[in-house]
Amino acid sequence: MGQITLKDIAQALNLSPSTVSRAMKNHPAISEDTKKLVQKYAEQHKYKPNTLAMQLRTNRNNTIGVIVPEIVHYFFSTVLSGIQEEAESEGYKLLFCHSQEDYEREVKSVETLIDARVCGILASQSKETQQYHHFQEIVDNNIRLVFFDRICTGINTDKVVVDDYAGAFNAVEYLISTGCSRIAFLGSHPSMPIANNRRMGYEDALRKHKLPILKEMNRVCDTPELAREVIPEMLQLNPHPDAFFCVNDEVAAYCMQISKSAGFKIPEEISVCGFTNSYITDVTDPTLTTVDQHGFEMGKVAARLLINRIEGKETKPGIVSRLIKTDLVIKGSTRK
Amino acid sequence: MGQITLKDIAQALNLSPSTVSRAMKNHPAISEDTKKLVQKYAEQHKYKPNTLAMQLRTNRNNTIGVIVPEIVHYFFSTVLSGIQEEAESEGYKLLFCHSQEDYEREVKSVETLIDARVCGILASQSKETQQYHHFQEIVDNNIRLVFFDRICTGINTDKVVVDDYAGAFNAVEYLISTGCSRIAFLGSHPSMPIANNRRMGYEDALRKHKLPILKEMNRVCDTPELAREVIPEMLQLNPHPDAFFCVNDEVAAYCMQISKSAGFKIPEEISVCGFTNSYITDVTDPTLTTVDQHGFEMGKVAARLLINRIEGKETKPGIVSRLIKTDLVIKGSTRK
DNA sequence: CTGAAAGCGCTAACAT
DNA sequence: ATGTTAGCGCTTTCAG
Repeated sequence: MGQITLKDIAQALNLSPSTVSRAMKNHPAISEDTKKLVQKYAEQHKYKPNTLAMQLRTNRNNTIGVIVPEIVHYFFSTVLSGIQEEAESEGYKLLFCHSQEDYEREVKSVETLIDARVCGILASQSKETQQYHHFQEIVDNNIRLVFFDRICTGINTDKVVVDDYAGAFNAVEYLISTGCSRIAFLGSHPSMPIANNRRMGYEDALRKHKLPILKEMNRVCDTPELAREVIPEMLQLNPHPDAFFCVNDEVAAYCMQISKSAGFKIPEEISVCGFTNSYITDVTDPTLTTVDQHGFEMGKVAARLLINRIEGKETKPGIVSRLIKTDLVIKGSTRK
Repeated sequence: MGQITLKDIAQALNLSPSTVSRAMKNHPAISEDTKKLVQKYAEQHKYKPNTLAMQLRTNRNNTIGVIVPEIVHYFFSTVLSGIQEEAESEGYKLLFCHSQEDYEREVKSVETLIDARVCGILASQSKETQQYHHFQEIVDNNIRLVFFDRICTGINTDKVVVDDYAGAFNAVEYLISTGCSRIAFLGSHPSMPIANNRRMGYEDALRKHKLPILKEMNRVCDTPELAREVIPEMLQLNPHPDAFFCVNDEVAAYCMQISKSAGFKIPEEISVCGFTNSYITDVTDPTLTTVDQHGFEMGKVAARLLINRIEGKETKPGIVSRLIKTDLVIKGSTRK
């Protein structure tokens, strides 16, 4: 009923467990006859080595923990997909944790993963997180840690981030090249590095082209709820923005919707640019110009970096920081 | 460096490992003094019980495996979110596998999970899967199995499905009530039960209202690629469809886009209805009427059912089949 | 070529 | 109230 063990095989075949163990792994010192005998018996009785026992011996479970802030989200699900593919191809299992943008849950996830004695952890922090004592705990427990996207600046560890600065810079410069000059920035809370880097890219592009950096053109607006509140206000400005550079595709989509129903033509009067290149960019009307973040690649790169660290292949001391290049994808929401 | 063990504590305190073990769990037969001594020492030295050892003893690892066909997908990521929440609240960890709609990967995922000796498995099969010998393997290994959404009809086990029939029936009846009479059905491959159930709901609604069931109004069309091929053909029909009932929101969104650019007014000339209620339904123009599948709830229900089975709380013999009710969500793409 | 014994970290039955 | 022993399933010296 329960699984058959090495001992069972040994008993049945009048051999010692050690011989059976060796026979199963084709140890050279075992006679062909014995090997065949053992392997045939194992096959017939569907013997499966007990992973748990192995894990206890080696104190390794070939498992990577991953903490995602919000899985119902194009970007993060893409990253997870990349992580999974890379992990699987290297023989690692994935323990999935979901902070749901909640600090307490994030802390609990970390505890769970440390407790499970995973070989390494891939994490992106929640929007709420302000302390990082729990992440430090990971490091203190000698567990490899790689942050992706939403990195925690307080912890000195490997990370993989999108080149937010360049992504924003290039997008804004493109908007300028099409004749936009009053470009609004809809960002995220400045406590997140990604928000700051994008703002800097945005501002530097304006500076380079001698456009003014106006305070009223820069707002925190990273959810549909905020969009409904903030965007109508900005459309009231005189002169109104002639372009919106948005922190994500969803906000950009709402931005188009709100602007259209306020009577503005897109892209003729107002250009809108998103960030991520999720599937919504193809179903809005017009389709949405956006910055591709290559989430899948980020996942693969992060997983690979972590695995290399675990296996001692990434020998570089100090911390490694990988940058994922972005690509501006021009669709229909920006003027030509 | 490595973790401290019970034995280490015992040695340091001149006690036996068993006493330390008991002291840690407040066994009544241990003196208060010893308990305090041990617990203080453990605290100071950051003792963490070795889960792996426990798992070997009990042959249980409190882990549930989940196999998702495609995580970059609103519905499935929602389900995963529900599964995760329920599992976490019951103290189970989640081993995440991703078949990516690929049969081979699905088989491998099953092997990985059996190998990891999970307590139970939640699975939704890939579109490609035609054989189910691997799922049978799960059952043969005495591992609890619950299918969700894309169930495998060949395996006799618990399942949680969306009420596709009623969802389709109600949606189509609504379309009829608004005056549509030439309603097209864009479905999935008939090998999937969910596709058949919806088609039956669709057809029964037509029958009830004495509308003809036309072969040319029923096509397989469940991806953007197919949409671009199939929908223009259907718009050529004379008379053209005055409504499309689509298998998912994405196809519905493309359907709107294609119909609009062919010159049709939505919803005045053509009504469009999707299925899922994903976030794209709020950013299309017009917004998309759809059938809410309640993925989060499905995830919670499936996980709960599995956990009850694992813990012997679901005593009902035979198989349990839970139905998730749908809700028609009327937005802007259907006439009033 | 094969076997005996020890040990990974923990617990529980059985002493004392 | 505490200690001894055995064992979960496997591997790996060390000894034949």
